[in-house]
Amino acid sequence: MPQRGGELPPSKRPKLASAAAPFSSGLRKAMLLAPPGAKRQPPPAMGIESQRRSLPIFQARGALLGQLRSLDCAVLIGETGSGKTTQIPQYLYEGGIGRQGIIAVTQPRRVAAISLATRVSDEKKTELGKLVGYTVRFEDLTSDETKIKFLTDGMLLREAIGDPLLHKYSVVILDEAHERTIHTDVLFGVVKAAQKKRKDLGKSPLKIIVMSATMDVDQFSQYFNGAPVLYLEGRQHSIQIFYAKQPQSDYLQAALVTIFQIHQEAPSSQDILVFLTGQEEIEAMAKTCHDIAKHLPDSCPPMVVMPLYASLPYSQQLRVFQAAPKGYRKVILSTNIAETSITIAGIKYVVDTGMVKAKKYTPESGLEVLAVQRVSKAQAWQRAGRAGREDSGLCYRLYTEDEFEKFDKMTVPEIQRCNLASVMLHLLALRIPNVLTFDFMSKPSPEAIQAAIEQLVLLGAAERKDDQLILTTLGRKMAAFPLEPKFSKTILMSPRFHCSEEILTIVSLLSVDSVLHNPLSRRDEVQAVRKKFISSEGDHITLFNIYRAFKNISGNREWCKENFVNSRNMMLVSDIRAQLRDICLKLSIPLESSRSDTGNIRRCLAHSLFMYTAELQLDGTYATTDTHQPVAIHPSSVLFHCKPACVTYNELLHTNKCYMRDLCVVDADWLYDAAPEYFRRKLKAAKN
DNA sequence: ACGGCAGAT
Repeated sequence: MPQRGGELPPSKRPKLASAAAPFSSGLRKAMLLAPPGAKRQPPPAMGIESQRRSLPIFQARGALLGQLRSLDCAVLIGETGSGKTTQIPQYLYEGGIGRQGIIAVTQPRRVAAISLATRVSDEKKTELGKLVGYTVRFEDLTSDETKIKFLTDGMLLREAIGDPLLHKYSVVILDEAHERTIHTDVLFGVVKAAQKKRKDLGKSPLKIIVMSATMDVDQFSQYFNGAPVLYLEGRQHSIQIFYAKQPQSDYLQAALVTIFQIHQEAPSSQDILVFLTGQEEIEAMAKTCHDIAKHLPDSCPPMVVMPLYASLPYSQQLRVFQAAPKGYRKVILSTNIAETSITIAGIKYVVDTGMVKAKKYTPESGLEVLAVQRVSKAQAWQRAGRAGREDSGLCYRLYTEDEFEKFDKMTVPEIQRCNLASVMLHLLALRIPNVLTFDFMSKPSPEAIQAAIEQLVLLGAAERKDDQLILTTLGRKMAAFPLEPKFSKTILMSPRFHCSEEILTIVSLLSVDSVLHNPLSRRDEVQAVRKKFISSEGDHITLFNIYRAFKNISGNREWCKENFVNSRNMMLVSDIRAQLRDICLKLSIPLESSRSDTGNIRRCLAHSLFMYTAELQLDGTYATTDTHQPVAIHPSSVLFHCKPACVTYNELLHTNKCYMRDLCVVDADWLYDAAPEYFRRKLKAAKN
């Protein structure tokens, strides 16, 4: 264990001088699970079959099969490295369980679904896409022979819209259930209902296996009618936990001090992973680390600092997997992407700030807010676990043990933190008898459900009839698109304005993060280059101009670089557009171009997005048309310096003000034409 | 005069 208390010479530590080292003395310790005699991963030279046999789970194969054969539902708890995800589907198949159908294994992430399918097809010595395959968006590598199918949870949900009883599947394995993604949470209810209905109708049974890494298994078991919980041994190594001695007022400063304390004391071959909250914070911290590292005494090893966040180009993300040059220490500054999505070998130290940036939703205002907040205990344990992948590790928590005790036990599931319009539309499309009483494992608030339904009724996707909520013909079509309801509505409106080709492009552009790249340091350049695309009609038309220019040079990456366009996202836009176009063709939606008539495009947007509009007030500010909430034009909009009388916006971003993002200039008359009843009602409400 | 974690159909 490294010595504590050794500090930089005072002259060399200007940025650290005032900081109290969080770990100077009085360390508190705790231990994570440490299975006795845990073994290292077998060397890769070992044959594939002996590798399978050397996994801890292999010892339990017979017992597991015996149990799973007789159970309708089971909850399987296994630490990482137990081999449950690759082995259980094979055991079932080899044991002749569920052979009448397909064994589905869902994953929250595309890359996981693809790499697991590849691994399992290798183990079965079959070609990928034959016995073992995968289905993710834009890619389907399955065939009539496929019996073990890995797919994203979102993909199985989409399949369920076409076949709510999931007839082709005999077993559904919901993996990584502890992550509680919005899709997994909806799937819980969908598979549970499908299982019951198949039983009631005397159809072939559906077996449900929930796989999770968490220790909090009671709610899974309870939800699935008291399903038995089976435990599997894992290969997690021991991790020592250190808590801060006293509360830290500045977690960034505390992180900095801790990084350099470890750096001075530990052998340079031991890497450090630091959990921070966002891109800007990470970039700033990386710069500070560089600056300090330059002034360290010669006795200190040199340092390579690597930022890691999702919007970082892949080439730079990949750097974190490379070993640092000999004698250098690798310090990775990461968002929660390293909590689940990216696993880095060789991490000895984890520094946990205890903070995370996460979405919150307030149904009253319909606002989603992204805020820095405390992690949950479960999340803190997940972070600590990143230090014990190959060997024992150490985790420094920049908060006290008392503070930790006050953290929430579990992270609030995503389904309780976001707008539910899409989810409710899906449930209606799944022919759920009463969406208001849908059997969620963790129920969203009644307010959130009501707000979502309100939105669907406004869009014309659903209707209230004798206390019942019914999906309209329009709603059924909307559910066919992998989009937010307001965007699918816009597409379905576009034939009326003869601009479906343009709307397809615009909707695709709006449904990715951002195709524009705005490096702070090159602001003037960005502005100069972007000038040629700017439309006085707003951001939608501007984005459309950029896409057209991109297509004219047939997706040239050099062009993207010159024009500060994110080529990764631009390619995604292109794929999404092709997919949406296919769906339009299947629904016999006429595809027309409005040519140079942008007025029609804006009319179409106004008619479908009339509830996302704002008007200029006499005092020069803006207020939303429906609730008269004060809002402002976001400075990133091309309309920032303009004062159009009436605009539609894509979303409200709540930071220090309430900003409208992605604006389009519209005519107020269009809005009243689009929804006279709606605005009459709003006007009345405003007068009272 | 602002600035956005992660993931997916």
